[in-house]
Amino acid sequence: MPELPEVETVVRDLRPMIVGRRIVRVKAGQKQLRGGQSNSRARAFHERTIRALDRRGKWIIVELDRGAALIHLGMTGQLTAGPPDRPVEPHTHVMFDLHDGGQLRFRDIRRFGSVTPFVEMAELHRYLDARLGPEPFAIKPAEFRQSLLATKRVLKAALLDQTVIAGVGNIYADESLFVARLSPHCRGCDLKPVEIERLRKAIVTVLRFAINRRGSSIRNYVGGSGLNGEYQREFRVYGRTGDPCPRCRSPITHCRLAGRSTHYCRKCQ
DNA sequence: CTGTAATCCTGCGAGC
DNA sequence: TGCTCGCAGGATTACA
Repeated sequence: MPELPEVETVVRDLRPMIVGRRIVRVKAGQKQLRGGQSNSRARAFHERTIRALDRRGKWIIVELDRGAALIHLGMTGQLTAGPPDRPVEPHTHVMFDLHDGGQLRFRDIRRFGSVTPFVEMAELHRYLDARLGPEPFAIKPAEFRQSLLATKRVLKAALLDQTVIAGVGNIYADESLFVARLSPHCRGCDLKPVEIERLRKAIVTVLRFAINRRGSSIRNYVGGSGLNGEYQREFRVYGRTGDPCPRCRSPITHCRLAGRSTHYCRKCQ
């Protein structure tokens, strides 16, 4: 579900609601999340104060006065804060009571997400750095160019690889390729430098616009305050199979690429 | 190195 | 109406 714009929205929403608060109680369910059972990890957060909230790729870093919680929303994860008396929806796995009366909740229908405690921030950053390449807003044009020219993989596969560029998922890969007028089937090593730079800029443009729309709510996604995203209204190709291409009016094609459903215009990409 | 498929889960819509 | 099937925003692993 959540890609970079959705995770960024969650973090921005939650920051004023939870940073500076002390966790006074943790309630966790019995269900297994990715990487272990939630209740066995809950005690690591008891009586810790939330110092900062950050995003890296699609990961959420809840920095504590000692250590941190690393959260991934998987496909259906929701991290929300609000009053403790709001109804507890099914598949709510962890609830953090905060000292000011607020409550942070982690809910995840499919349980592909994770909540992992780290005692040392250095260890957490080692863990992330092993899995993630540069952030889309920070990657240098030369770095992105070298990375793509070095691979024979198709663009769709390269963009989904988090070590190439962090935070792009299936939706924003398709949308960025459309804006860059590049075929998802094209191999990285076959691109011209100007095309790679066009792609980098397209990714930045698409992600920024999506963040401004609070991400895309197509199934379960909600922001940290429970508010939906609106970018799904702006999709140019994703989920628009058969619709006229916004640029040339020929129908949008659908295929399976890199194991994922892929949408693009045959004529102008 | 690349591509493909399976795995972890639940819910929903399509089609019969 | 009720059933089965395939598919869904992700990450990791195994294998050809």
